[in-house]
Amino acid sequence: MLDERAKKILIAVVESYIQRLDPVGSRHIAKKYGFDLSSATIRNVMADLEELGYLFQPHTSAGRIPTDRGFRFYVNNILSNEPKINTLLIRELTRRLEDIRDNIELMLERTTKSLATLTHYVSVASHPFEGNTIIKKIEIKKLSSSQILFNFETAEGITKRRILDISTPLSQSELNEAARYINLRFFGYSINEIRELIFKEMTREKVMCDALISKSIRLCREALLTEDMLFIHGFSQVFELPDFFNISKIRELVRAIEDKHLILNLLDELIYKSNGMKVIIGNENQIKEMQDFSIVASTYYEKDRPAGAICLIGPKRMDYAKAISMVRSVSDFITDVLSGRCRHG
Amino acid sequence: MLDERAKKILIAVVESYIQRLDPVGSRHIAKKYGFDLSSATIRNVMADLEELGYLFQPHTSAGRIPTDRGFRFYVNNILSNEPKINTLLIRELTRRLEDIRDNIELMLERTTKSLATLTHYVSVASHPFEGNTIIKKIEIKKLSSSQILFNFETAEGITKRRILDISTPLSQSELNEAARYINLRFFGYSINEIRELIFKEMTREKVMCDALISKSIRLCREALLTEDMLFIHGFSQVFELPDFFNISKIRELVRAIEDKHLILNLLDELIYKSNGMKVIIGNENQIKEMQDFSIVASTYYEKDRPAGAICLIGPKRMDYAKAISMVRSVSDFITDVLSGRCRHG
DNA sequence: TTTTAGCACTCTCGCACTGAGAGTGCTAAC
DNA sequence: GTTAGCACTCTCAGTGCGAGAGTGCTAAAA
Repeated sequence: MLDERAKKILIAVVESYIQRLDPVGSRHIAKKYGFDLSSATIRNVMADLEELGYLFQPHTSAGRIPTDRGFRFYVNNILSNEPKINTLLIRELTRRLEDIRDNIELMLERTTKSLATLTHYVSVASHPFEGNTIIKKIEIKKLSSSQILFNFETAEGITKRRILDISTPLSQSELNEAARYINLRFFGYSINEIRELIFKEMTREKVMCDALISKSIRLCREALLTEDMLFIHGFSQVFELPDFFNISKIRELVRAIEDKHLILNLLDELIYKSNGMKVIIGNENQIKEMQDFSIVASTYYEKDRPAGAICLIGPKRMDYAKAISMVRSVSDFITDVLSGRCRHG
Repeated sequence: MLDERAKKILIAVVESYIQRLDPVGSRHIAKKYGFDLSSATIRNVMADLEELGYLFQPHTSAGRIPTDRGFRFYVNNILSNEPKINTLLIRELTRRLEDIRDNIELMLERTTKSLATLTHYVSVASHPFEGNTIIKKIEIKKLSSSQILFNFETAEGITKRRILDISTPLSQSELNEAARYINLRFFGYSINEIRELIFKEMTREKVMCDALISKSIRLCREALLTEDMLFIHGFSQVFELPDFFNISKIRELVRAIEDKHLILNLLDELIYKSNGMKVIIGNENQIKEMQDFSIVASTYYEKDRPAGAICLIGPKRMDYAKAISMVRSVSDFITDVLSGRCRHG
């Protein structure tokens, strides 16, 4: 589809754009990357790339900017290469985390903080909480038209309460129905198992025939999500990025992240859907508020069980190579620690 | 100092400015507030008020804007009046919190969220954690040049660990010294008591003669601070305020808040220094990043012991009357709940 | 056939200029 | 002490212009 030369030029354009954050012109590519071609030739190729939807011009006399498709091509190219493990970073992290190997909370707290500091992007990690707790009984009570109360009784006799805000009102009898279904379906499973069951159920019944069952499952999922631990760092740093001289984009990001459910959902899906690295570029994101951003995410594991996810959220024009290598390194590292393996940085 | 008329006009100007966020001119005051005076007279009074430092002009042909001093006058005026308890808010809160009276964490979480939603300012609450835990032994270990580990051993034999980031390196022997001093000084006290002792110690020895003792106390305080619970809401809403078309101010606020220690310190001081309401306007704030903002804060109590603080952070031009009434209502309410009193909204 | 040089064209961006509008300070009259 | 009137000042939005950057196209060169 694209010949070798076009590929090279496309990648050069994306790289250039990532570095300089200005529309990049043919002359610049010719000068900086050479390729033994004149700017005119490169101009022609770039025109072709524009026709194919990889680049676009903000206006006639400006250089070109990669489209989401252009970024996607670039990222796929990176991903297909051998991962460059960032040994320096790993060594630094090892040092920082050495003393708290048994404290996953602190580890994630510090890891996200470090990631944010090192990259200047927003760093988020989720860690499903108390996954092995076995649920004995669930009760649901209506508190008001917009709020319901979940009571989880665990095998050890401890009761956990969660309040959910709901948008469409449900009657107490509906809630009783839902509770009955949930108890029947999930009795005796651990929270982790329930999570997975819910996920399977939700993908299986894409056309949910029974509205109540569908609703029950969704409610339960929400309630379990709020049990997660969530670590967020680097908010203030995003402001420093030249991409966001314009405030409105940041505002949307802040709103999306402050509504923790959105992020939790996103990472949750990641944990059970994809394995390993995932990059979500701009419009590929379901969440409207985040379509001006890109996400580089990775699941980390405990033995073979997916245990949580860690990600970087930055501008579409983020330094993907660096972000991918970092997130990968960090999540591999956490996987190793959780699985009791050692690592020699 | 100010005659009755000048006071009235000053208050009118501040109120006007709070509502419209534009420099307010003499004509506007004359029209809207009357006072049976012409704009020329008001102009003269405003010129006087400017000389006295209550108002200032951004430029010759603009109206006037209150200075911090002007705001302070206005706020003192509000504070000295009978508090208007916001019964509607209280009733709403009572409803929302009815089912979780025994869960302070959830209560504060929801309270801050509600406050943020209702006011569009950033809402923060702190709640010192496990204040009655009695400390048996403290150990301090050096982890690296920038990090040390605190081990608190409680009377029940539980060990709590805290890692602190420090700026100036300390040797292990210095840390041992510090630990020895802390153990000697605070043995057998509860965390709350230690907090108070530390606070007294810090104010007493303003000229800290012994650098090591001073350092020890500060370290210990830091470590205890990180035990606090902190609730923050309403970040994204601040963006909506017309005050902040200019991004840089928000950036500073976000940075200040993301550095949780700053906020915790601020609220901590509040808990032990002032009792009841406190309003901090612009430059009155020690924290540089927050000098473009105002804070309306209140301590809440459990019986007679200060238990935590709750505050609203907004632009200097915030609606103080509303903010004060809300924060006061909310903190009174929480005090009542914590103290086991009932309230009939 | 592919690449290159040259050139006219287009569009943005920063800058200076301008007039309307708002608010002031001052003076003289009430 | 208060008010009306007026000249003055400053901001702000809109306009026009020239420099600069990058393009697309054409014709010549490889």
